[in-house]
Amino acid sequence: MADDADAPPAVPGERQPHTRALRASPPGTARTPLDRRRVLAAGLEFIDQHGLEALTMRRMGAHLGVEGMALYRHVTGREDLLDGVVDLVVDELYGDPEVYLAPQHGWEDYLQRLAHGVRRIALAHPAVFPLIASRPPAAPWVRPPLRSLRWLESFLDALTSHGFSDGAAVAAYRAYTSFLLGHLLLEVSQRGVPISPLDDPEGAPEAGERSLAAYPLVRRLAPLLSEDESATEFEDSLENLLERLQRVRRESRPPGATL
Amino acid sequence: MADDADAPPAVPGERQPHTRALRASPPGTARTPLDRRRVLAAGLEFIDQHGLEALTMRRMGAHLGVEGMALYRHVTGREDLLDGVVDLVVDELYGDPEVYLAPQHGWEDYLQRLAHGVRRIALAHPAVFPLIASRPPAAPWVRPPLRSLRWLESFLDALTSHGFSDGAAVAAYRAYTSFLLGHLLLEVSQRGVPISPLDDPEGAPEAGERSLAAYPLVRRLAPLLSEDESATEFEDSLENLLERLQRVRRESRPPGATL
DNA sequence: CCCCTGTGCTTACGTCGTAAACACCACGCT
DNA sequence: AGCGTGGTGTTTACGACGTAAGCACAGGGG
Repeated sequence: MADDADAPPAVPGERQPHTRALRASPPGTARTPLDRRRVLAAGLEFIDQHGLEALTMRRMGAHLGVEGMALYRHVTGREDLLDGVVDLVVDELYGDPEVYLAPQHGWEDYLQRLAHGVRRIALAHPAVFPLIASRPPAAPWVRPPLRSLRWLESFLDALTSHGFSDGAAVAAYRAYTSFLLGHLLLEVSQRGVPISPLDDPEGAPEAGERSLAAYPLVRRLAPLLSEDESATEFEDSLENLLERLQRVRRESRPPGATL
Repeated sequence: MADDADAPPAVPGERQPHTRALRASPPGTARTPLDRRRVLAAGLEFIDQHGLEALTMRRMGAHLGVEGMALYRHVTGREDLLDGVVDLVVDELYGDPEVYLAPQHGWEDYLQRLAHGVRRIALAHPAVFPLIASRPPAAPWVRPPLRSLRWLESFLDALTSHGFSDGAAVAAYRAYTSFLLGHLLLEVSQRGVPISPLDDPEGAPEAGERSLAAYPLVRRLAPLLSEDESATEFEDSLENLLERLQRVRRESRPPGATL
C-alpha cells in the first residue's frame, strides 16, 4: 500500500529534516509540546478516521508530526494508549454529569437518558466502541459499556434511592448492560463496515447472491433484513426492559432494604 | 513471558507422530499430512488453551509439530485461519441439525433450544466467542452470534411457519441476536479473565480496594456484584424475550403476509 | 528410470512494539 | 554570563510478527 506517512518536504540526505518543526519552523507556528491528553485525543481521532487495526505507534507519531517513539514519554505503550482512548470516550458522557446523576426525574428517566447518551457516543465513535466492549474492565464485575466505577455508582444510586432493593439494583445493572452492549455492538458493526482498513468492494455481492439461492427465506426477506430499524428497535427494547425492571422493583420490596 | 513455545528439538510424546519430510526423525513413524481440517482444529484448541492474542502462525506451526510456513499450504493466512476457526465453532451446533431445525415442538421451544445451544458453545470456547462477535459476517445483515446463513434461514423458517409475519420474524431475529450477543459476551468475559495472556496477580485488588472508598454504594454491593447469576439471568431474560415475541407475533397478523 | 506434483522447510523482507542511548532546548542556580 | 539539569523528541537496535519466494524431498505414473 502507498504509505505517504512521511510528510516532510524532503529529499533524502538532508541532515536535519525532522527537528525543524520544533526549532526553526516558520514564525508563529511553534508546536506546543505533546502531553498525554493530546496523545489520547489524537489516538481517538485516528481510530475514528482509519479504524482500530490501522493504529500503529509509528503512524500515531506521524499523525502528530512526531517520531513515534516520542509517544512513550506520555504513554507506557500501545495498550495504555488504547485504554486511555477508551477512558476518553467514556468520559465524554460526563460533559455535564448533572444530566445523568440528577435523580429528580425518577429512575426511569435516568435510565432512558443514560441509554441514549451511551448510544450517542457509540454512534459517534463506532470504531472505538468494540474496544470499550473488549478491554478488560477495572474489576471483573464492572460490565461494559458502563465501564467506570463512577457510572456504576451513579447507576446503583439512582435505582436504590428509588425503591430498588440491593439485589434488584444489581440485577437491573446486569440486564441493562447486556442490553446496551448487545444492541449497540450490533448497530455499530452494521454501520461500521465501511471503516474497515481493507475494502473489498466487489465479489461480495455476487457471492452473496449466489449462496442465497440455497436459502429461499433469507432471499425473500433480504430487503427487510437490509432495512435499518436500529433506532426504533433500540427504543422498543429499552422500553420493554424498563417495564421489566418496574416489575422487578415492585417484587423486590420484602425485607429491610435499609434505605 | 515464560513461553516455552519454542521447542526446536524433538518434542517428546507430542500429539502427532511426525516423520514424513522430517530429515532427522526416527524411522517408521509416519505423520499423516496436514490438511485444512486439522489446522483449523488445532487453531481452535490453541485458542482455547492460550487465548486469542497468543495465536501466531509460527506458534501454531510448533503446536502441530511443523514449521509455521507449512500452514500456508492449507490456509491463505492468519485471517483465513481465524475465520475457519469461527466456522468450526459455529458448525458445532449442527451436530444433529434436526434438533434445531425440527419445528414440531413450536417456535418457542426452538428458540429455547437454540439459545441454550449457543450458550453451550460460548461457554465451551470462551476465548473464541469474542471472535465470533467481532469478525465481519457474510452479509451486513447477518448478525452474530447467529453467524451463518443456515442458521438465519432456519430461524426465519421456524418463525414464519408458526404465525410470524415477515416483518415480525425479522424483528425477532434482531432482538434475539442482540440478547444472545450482549448476554454471552459479558458472561464469557466475566469468566474468561484468567485466560488473558497477561497476568497481573497483584496490585489489582489493592487498587480496587482503595478506589472503592470513593464509591460507597459500589463497595456495599460488591458482594452482590461478585455473585455469578449468569445462568438464572440468562433464563429470565430469555423468557422475557419470548413473552415479548409472543406479543409481537400476535400483533403482526394484519394485512396480506403472503403466507 | 525419471520426472511431476504435492508437502513441508529455509531464507528473506518489511513492519511491528519497545528498550536504550543520544541530542537538544528552556530553565534555575551561582 | 556560564553551567548543570531535567524534560522532550530522535536515533538506533532487537526480537517477533505475517508472509512471499524458492528449495528439498517424497510418492506415483510415464
